[in-house]
This record gives sequence, structure tokens and C-alpha cells, in this order.
Amino acid sequence: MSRLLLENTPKHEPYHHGNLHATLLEAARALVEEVGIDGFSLRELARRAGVSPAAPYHHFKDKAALIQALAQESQVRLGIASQHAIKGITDPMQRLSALGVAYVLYAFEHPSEFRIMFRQELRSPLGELEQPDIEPDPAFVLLKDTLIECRDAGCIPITGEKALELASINMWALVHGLATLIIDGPLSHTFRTKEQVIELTQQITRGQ
Amino acid sequence: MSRLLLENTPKHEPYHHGNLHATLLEAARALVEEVGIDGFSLRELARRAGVSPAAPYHHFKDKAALIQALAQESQVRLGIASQHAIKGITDPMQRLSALGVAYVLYAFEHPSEFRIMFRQELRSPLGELEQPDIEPDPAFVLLKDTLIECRDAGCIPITGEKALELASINMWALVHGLATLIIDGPLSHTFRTKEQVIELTQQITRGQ
DNA sequence: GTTTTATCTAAGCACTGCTTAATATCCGAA
DNA sequence: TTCGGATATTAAGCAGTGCTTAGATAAAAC
Repeated sequence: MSRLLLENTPKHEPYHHGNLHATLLEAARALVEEVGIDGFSLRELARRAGVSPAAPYHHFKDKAALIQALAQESQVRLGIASQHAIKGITDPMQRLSALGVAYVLYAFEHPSEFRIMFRQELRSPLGELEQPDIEPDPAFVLLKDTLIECRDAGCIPITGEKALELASINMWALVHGLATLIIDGPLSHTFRTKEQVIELTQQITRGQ
Repeated sequence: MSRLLLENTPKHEPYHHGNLHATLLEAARALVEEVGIDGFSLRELARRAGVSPAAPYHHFKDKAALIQALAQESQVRLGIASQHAIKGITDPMQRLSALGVAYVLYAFEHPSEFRIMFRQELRSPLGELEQPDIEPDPAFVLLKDTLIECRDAGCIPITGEKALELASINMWALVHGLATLIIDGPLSHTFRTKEQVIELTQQITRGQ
């Protein structure tokens, strides 16, 4: 039983350095948030983890693979944050708005993480088609589900599967664009505080 | 008279290498489009321009400054493309839609250029507050103007300056998010051809 | 023709990603 | 208990990078 549990989590811990794989990811997250994705280097990461510059290459194929892993973690975190945001809210439209705010807020509070999630160039350096499975973005799934709730409750007129797809793309593009403009674009000068960001997002998503 | 004209354009051309400043920008644009922003290097650029690795530093403070200049050029180009897109169209709502399509299409056809325009990290490496003036994005100005046309024609109910600001942010975020999701996000797998992109954008912007 | 100014190069420093070969540590079997 | 094999890590080095400093070259100004 406990054996099964151990086999489930593929960590070979009590070897040399403890669990370097996890340590690297953790340190990488902090480093990226500190110096940005362009200032991020594997050597500095190794330095901070207290290992040699070559050590990370035994846990990640290359720099891009590590960043890819980081991006996947962030996707999960964003999904969790989204679920947290709608917990306790019953009205479908309010759930939808809360999801939007959670999305933009996550970008605002973890800008480097957010950027990494949408930088395809970083992930597969030369189209090596090595992505094991196109895992669906959990935040997007949640958004789509909530949109269905809204439709079923009669709040939004959506007829047909295609209209649903379009509506979800619409909503996603809206909050994603808002997030990008706020953290990297011209809106960054105007909307600085968390409260301003929340208010703007609510106003924008309400208009839908 | 012609002297005045020459003084207007600050090129000191017939020196050493001809006009290296412009040559560098041109070659940089091609190089970035070819290898992406992360694969772009000043040394390779110098190589292609046929000058020494140190030469570009006499025309641009550093790599970030060159990319900044490139981004500014792209902003102008996007503005021109937008103007081109609405030329001849009189109906305000159709003009608005055409603007949206032009925006997304520009991103689709010049993805590297588009990314550069929205990568603040690249431009001022350590917040050196050296940007001379916050020049307004020409494409955004055009969008706002067209939105005013729509309001004045009675197509969209907008009351007050603040509502106008919100509506333009709304529209901008929508097309910007769409563009980002198409070139860097999950929609890149679904929407591949120019025709697909145009159709999607029209459907999305029509829903507004 | 000389001086001044603009333009470019040569050489080098510190850093990077990544590879190859050798080394340390642990685990399980003889 | 020893030992072989798998696991984890290091050392050393290559090619490439951004950027700086000092010097060379050519055009402009006088």
C-alpha cells in the first residue's frame, strides 16, 4: 500500500543531493520571478542550488525543457487559483466574472510565470514535436464549463456547439489580452495597483 | 531649401560604411523574423551587415536599444497597415471590424515583430526611465477614433469619456488576446491559414 | 595640410548553453 | 561483505554571446 504510493510519485530521493529535480524547479521559479525570463540562466540556477553547472542536465534535457516544466506547473497553479476564485459563488455570471478576475490577477501578480506560459519559442527550440500530449489548459476547461452553466441558466444566448466554442474563445481572448496589456503593454502605466486591475477587469467582463 | 530638407533627416550618410544605422535596422528585422527574438544576436547581425562585432554599438546603446528601435518601427508599420485596411470603407462598424482583422492579421503574418512590440523586459533592461516620450500607439489612436465614429453614428451606445475609454480598451484587449492566442497560444494548432484567422476574427469582433 | 570629428576595428573580459569523460555515491546481489 | 552496476554528480572545455577599452582609419572643417 505505502509501496504503491511511493511508486506513484517517481522520486528517487535519498541519493546524492536529495531531490535535485524538485529543488531545481523551485529555485528556477524564484530566479525567474527575480530576474525575468531573459535574465534567467541555468548556471546561476545551479549556483543557487549549490551544484555544478552540468548537474541540471541530468534532470532536464536542456534549458527549454526546464522552462517547459516550469510553464506546466504554472498552468496547474493558475487552474487552482481559478477554482479557488469561484468557490462559494453560485450565480453563473458571477462565477464567470470571478474567473476573469482570477486570470488577470494571476498575470498581474506573477508576470514572469504568466509570460512563460505563452512563449512557444522557448519550449520547443526547433519544432522537435516532442510534446507527449496536448494537455488541455485547466483554466480554459473551467471557463468553458462555467460558460455552459451560464447558457443552461439562460443568462447567455448560446445555440450550438460552435457558438459555445466561439463564446469561450471570445472570453478567453478578452481576459488574456487584458492581462497582456496590463503587464507588458501600454496599460501598465495606467493600472498599477491590485485594486485598479480588479476594477478594470470587472468592468470589462461585465460589458460582455 | 534642399539644405533644410537634409538637416531635417538626421543622416550623415557618405561616411564610412554608407548608412549603417538604417542597414542594421533592416538586417535586424530580417534576422529576427528568421531566427526569432531569442535566437537574435548582435554579433550575427554585424556579420550579416559585413561589419565588426563592435560596430553596432556606435549606433545603438545596446542590444535592447536596437530592439526598442525595431519595435517602434513595427508600431508605425502596424499603424499604416491599419489605415490601409479601412481605406474605402465608410460604414463605422465595418471599419471597426476591419481594424480588428488588420491587427490580428499583422500578428499572424509578422509574429516576431508583434512579439517584440509587447516585450517590455527587452526594452529597458533595468528601468532606466530613458524613454523620451510615451508616444501613443497609432493603431490604438485609430481604433479609438473609429469607435467615436461608431458612437456618433448611433451604432454603439457609449455615454461619457470613461465609457469610451473602457470600450476601446475592451476592443483592444479582445483583438490583442486573439492575436496572442493564435501566434503563441493553444489556438495556434487550430487556426493555421490566413483565411481561418480572418474568419475567426470577424466572428469574434462581430459579437461585440 | 593639419586638426577635429565621426566611424569603425582589434582584442579581450565575463558570461552563457551544452557536451564529453571521468568521478563519487548508493543499491542490491553474490 | 564485498562487489558490480546503476544513479547522480563533477571537471574541463568548446563555441557562442553582450559589451568595453583602446586604437586605427577616413571624412569634414578649418
